[in-house]
Amino acid sequence: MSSNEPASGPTNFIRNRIRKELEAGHYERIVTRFPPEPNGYLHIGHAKSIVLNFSLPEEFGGYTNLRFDDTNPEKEEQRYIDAIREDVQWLGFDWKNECHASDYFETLYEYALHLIDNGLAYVDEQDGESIRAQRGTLTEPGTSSPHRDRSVAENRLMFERMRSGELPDGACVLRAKIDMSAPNINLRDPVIYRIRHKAHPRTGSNWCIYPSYDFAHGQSDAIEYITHSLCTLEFEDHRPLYDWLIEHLPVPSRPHQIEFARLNIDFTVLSKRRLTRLVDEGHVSGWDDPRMPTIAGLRRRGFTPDSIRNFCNEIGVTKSESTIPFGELERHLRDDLNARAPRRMAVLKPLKLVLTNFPEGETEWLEAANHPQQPDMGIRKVPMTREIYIEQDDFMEEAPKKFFRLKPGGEVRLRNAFIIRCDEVIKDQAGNLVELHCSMDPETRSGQPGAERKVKGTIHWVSAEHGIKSEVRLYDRLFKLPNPGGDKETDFVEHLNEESLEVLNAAILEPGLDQARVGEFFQFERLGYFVPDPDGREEAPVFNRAVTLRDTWAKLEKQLR
RNA sequence: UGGGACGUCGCCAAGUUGGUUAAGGCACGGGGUUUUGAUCCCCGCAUUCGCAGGUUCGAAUCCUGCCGUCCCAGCCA
Repeated sequence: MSSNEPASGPTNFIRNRIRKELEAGHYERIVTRFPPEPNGYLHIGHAKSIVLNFSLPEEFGGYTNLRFDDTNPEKEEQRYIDAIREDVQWLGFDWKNECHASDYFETLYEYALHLIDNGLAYVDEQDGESIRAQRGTLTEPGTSSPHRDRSVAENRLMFERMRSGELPDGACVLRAKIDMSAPNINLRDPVIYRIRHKAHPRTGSNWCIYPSYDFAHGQSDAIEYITHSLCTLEFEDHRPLYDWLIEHLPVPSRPHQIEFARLNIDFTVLSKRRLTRLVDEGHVSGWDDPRMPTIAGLRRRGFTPDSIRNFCNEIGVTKSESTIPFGELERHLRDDLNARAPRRMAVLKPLKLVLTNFPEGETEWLEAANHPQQPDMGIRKVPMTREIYIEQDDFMEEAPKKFFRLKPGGEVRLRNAFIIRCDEVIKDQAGNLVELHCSMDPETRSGQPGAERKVKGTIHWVSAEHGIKSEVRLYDRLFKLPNPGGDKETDFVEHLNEESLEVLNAAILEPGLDQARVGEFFQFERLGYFVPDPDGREEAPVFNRAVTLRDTWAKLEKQLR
């Protein structure tokens, strides 16, 4: 990289702000954190946050912590912690420290005591109903709890009893004493500790009281010397509370919260609540179903870390809500794989074709480039035989003028081979297409002088004798609506696209593809990018179509109808 | 009807201490190369910055008013 080029992507308001702060000497280094709650798998929206949080210190100097925001044992599980670690690493990021909000439970408890001692927190034993009623509404101020002004000594005693375990869930809560008439509802004496007799994945049964998000997050930031605490827009209203707590507590540093707009993508859902439902109710096969917008799902589908990171860098970081077309993500995959994926031939929906002037029982091994633009990627040999399969879509008995593939009496080139002419269309008694009889023009073999002869179309093929049977899974958008979660009248699962998965059982692959391992990727020429699925075995390969190639013909065909 | 935020081309998005013709990407349209209708390469694509006024020699950038959208009344995060 040339030295005067900026280290990373496009400018955004957070980057600009940090650059100015650095110029003004406010910081020596930038420390961020990625703070997932381990109550589900990470999705593409988290990827946006991950890329932002990790790239800022990379650019300006500093580091990023991975922090599990584990303050609610009712929803959090170890398996999610493991999955999150794996996904962040897979995206290509290394955190400086792995932290947990639960590491700070003792300190947080002392902070709570500090608030109590300063008359800034009190124990309230009213039930949730009463607390809610007293909170007021958006337009009316709240009213004080009858316990709001009890003594420091009594509050300490009560809070200690909360911790001791003698009180049942919901018996009382600790509240910050701020302002019941604040226009910002978060400031109306928010609950900062609640009783939850529930084992925690990390602290076991050491605690039966747990701090709320608001009481844990900012303080954790301060304890970790986080300089910039980046979060999504819905926390804007929490910032005054975040700041209030930092100002009133003896924390070791002064972090700042900055909010940016969360990512939305059309034809899918990006909230953990909804994704969890898709998994729990069996609408998908799991968190890593290739149709899921989760990191694990995208990975299984065939997305690369680069494609996801490039996508995140290109969509930008702003404060305005936006929805990105799913096709944008796909485009980045195509860009990445176009440059790197070895080319292969595979027939998804086979149609038998007999080369009548090709010697019976013989195999001719033809050279094929692994990548047309990158000779470095080498060549391979593909077997040609008298009987081959071509794609059903590549033959039309009654073809429109613009159809450049095979038709009765027409010519087409077989990729990496020669030009053929369709002489005869064989049908069964019911009139169904059975096979095609074609003759080859041997002079037009690749490498021969006659190879220069041009025909309009080139189609792919696989030797019937050598081809490998495979299952191929094709994926479409998970939902039928651009914004399935935006309809308040209807449950979002009603908008699921029942045709989002298509399984092809009769696909035929070029030999060698049975050796492909999970993690490899290929372009099946003229079709798209495909990856082996973990469900496959060498004797019974399974491939996922990650994304199709751009298909101008399909677009044209649609217009012709 | 309270508070917080946002509104620049079909989708994203630079630009905001006011100063030449409003970046870039995607999409779209046109053309070229091509044994992938892929890739690649050219060209085109906002007299206009939610609307209406105002300040100014000059405004997307400042002021006023209005309109629209999103978030907030969990002992979730």
